[in-house]
Amino acid sequence: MANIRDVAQLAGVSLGTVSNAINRPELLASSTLQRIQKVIEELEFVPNASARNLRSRRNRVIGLVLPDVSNPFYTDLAKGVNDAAYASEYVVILCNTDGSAQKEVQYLDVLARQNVEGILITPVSESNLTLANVAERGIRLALVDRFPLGLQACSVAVNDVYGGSLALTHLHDLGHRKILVIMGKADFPQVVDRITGIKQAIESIVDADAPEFIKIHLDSMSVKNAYEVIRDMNSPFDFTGVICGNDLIAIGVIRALGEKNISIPEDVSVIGYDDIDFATSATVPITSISQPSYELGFTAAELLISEGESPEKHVHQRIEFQPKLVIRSSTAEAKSHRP
Amino acid sequence: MANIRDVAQLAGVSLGTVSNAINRPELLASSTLQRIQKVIEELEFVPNASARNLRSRRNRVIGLVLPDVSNPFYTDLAKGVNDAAYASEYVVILCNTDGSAQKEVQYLDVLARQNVEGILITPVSESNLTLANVAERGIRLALVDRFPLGLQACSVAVNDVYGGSLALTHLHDLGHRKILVIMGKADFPQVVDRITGIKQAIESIVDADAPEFIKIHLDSMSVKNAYEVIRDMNSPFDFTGVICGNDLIAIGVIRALGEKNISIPEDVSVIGYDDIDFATSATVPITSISQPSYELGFTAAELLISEGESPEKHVHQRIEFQPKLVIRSSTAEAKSHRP
DNA sequence: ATTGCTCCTTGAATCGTTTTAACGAAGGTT
DNA sequence: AACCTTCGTTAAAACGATTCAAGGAGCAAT
Repeated sequence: MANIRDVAQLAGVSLGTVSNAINRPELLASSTLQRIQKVIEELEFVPNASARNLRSRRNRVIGLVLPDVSNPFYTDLAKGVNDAAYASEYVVILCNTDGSAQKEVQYLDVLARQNVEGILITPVSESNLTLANVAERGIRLALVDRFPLGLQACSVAVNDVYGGSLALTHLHDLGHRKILVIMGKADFPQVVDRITGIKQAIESIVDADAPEFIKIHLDSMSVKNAYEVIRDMNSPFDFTGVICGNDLIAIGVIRALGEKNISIPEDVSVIGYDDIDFATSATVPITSISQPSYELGFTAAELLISEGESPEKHVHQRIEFQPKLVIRSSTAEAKSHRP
Repeated sequence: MANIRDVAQLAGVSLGTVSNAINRPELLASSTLQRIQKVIEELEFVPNASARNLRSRRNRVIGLVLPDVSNPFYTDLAKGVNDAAYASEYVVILCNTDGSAQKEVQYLDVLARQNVEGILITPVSESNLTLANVAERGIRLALVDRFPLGLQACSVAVNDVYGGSLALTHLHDLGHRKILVIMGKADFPQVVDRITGIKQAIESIVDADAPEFIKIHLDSMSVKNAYEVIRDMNSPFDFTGVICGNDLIAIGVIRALGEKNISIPEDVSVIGYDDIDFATSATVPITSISQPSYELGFTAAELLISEGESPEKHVHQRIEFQPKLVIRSSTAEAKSHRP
């Protein structure tokens, strides 16, 4: 493998000049530049990333830490990140924490060891200790799908409080008064916000008939977990509406209810969250709260990268997207409301 | 940030000894080792990956190049890779080619520039030129879901020929004689194999009533693409069975047929491929050919990593998994066969 | 007392870049 | 003719680790 020294020799210039040809071509006389470029091509010279990084402290690598890549919402988000990174010739190291705080800490350490330039993360809990630690090591941070609490960092998120209220309002409008809320872990930031939104929406209903709701917190926001929990419920199912933490949960719920011969949306309305592609093609097409997952990732990556390109004039931003209600077939008017 | 020199000074040993403490602790007197470890802890010393890699030519990074991370099959595969990597303290750079050969080439170059130790790839075409190029640069390769043709590399794949024949045989057993095969690009290796399998199965049917089939090749193996193509078909739909290149296509096909008031499986049987999680919860639960996606990724990553750990005693392996038919509700006996 | 072994430890070279101060040549001003 | 500037290029010093030949200490055998 050729190195920069070989190129210099063959082009009859010094080693520093070759480096300039690569990194600041505007400094060179165009004749010299051309000559060097020709040699580079000829030798198929590829600069050694480690050497470069060692000296310049930039390696064009960013880390992406997510709770669950199996969830299409995060897959799409990751795709957004990848595309933004690719456009700026960055590369992404993907880390999947499975929603475990411990794995998150470990991955952050691994990324720090790899000297990544920045980390994009959807943290699993509200605690910022490890994140602060990472920032101290001089690694840039950007939060995705979550706002920073007392942390110097950019963030791109969706208004989950509003999303929660959208879901509840929709069900309430349809006449549902007894609602089951089935979410992920109680300390998961998105979960906290969505429940807040649900509560706020309930409070804002001046009617005497404000709905009541019961919460279930799952360990993992997966189809399987949701399915099992609903299947194993031994009390009679007397809710008419279900608000799910995401579409995977909705799929699990729908399946379990189906097995109990409860039909959707005739007997029970189910509303999901995220509006993943599969929501359209599920057993019952799922009404869902849509989030711009791809844009979320893309924007966050852009922010993080631009911070690196010109740290001096960078100001941390906080970008908020608004979720939207997408109505499909899994929700309908409550029986009590029908003629 | 502390460096190895600081540690050496504080521990009162030479710099080389600290390096040994980290990389070959068995060489040190245990008293020295302990002393150094204490200092490392105290200083929160983290070895600089670039410096380390520059000298030792190992950076514990591998690349994973896939055609479509939105497809749960590849997501699961990626998860397998990640988990195997994580276990060996490796890190994965994920690259999504969108099935484009051009993007594949570009990503391979990016990975080479990053000095990754090895690359796991599901190549988009049969051509090995770029791969051979990569191998020449001294980067280890392992093929996933594809066997190497004249390439020195490990490979882990599923017998797609058998998978294709499984699908056809199932439909034939159910009495289907007019079959639509709807796949991805014609030069996509998996597509080639599956069609071969279908043809072989047909040939092996001695019956006079061997089924006939027509092929469609989609540009992208996505729900959307499949849906649009079927929707826009202007000839009458006179097939009784459909074999799809993957479950996403099956979902698209089912949706489009639904809109044409063709019911599944009463009028038409549809069989998917991959057996992704969502196959169970689709509008009609999809009969599919199951592949061990997670294991595929996990095994391939293990092979690639083990090759790096001991290159001298490594022999390239070729591991083959067998697909399985999973019967759900999207296939049934052909009308002509029913009483 | 010398030699030979073993076991740890050291010092210096090295990996392949980037960076920066300094330098020479060419051209323009006084 | 002497002096500035500007432009392009160079030489050498980092960056922070790994690696390896060589050195030293301690001990046993001659």
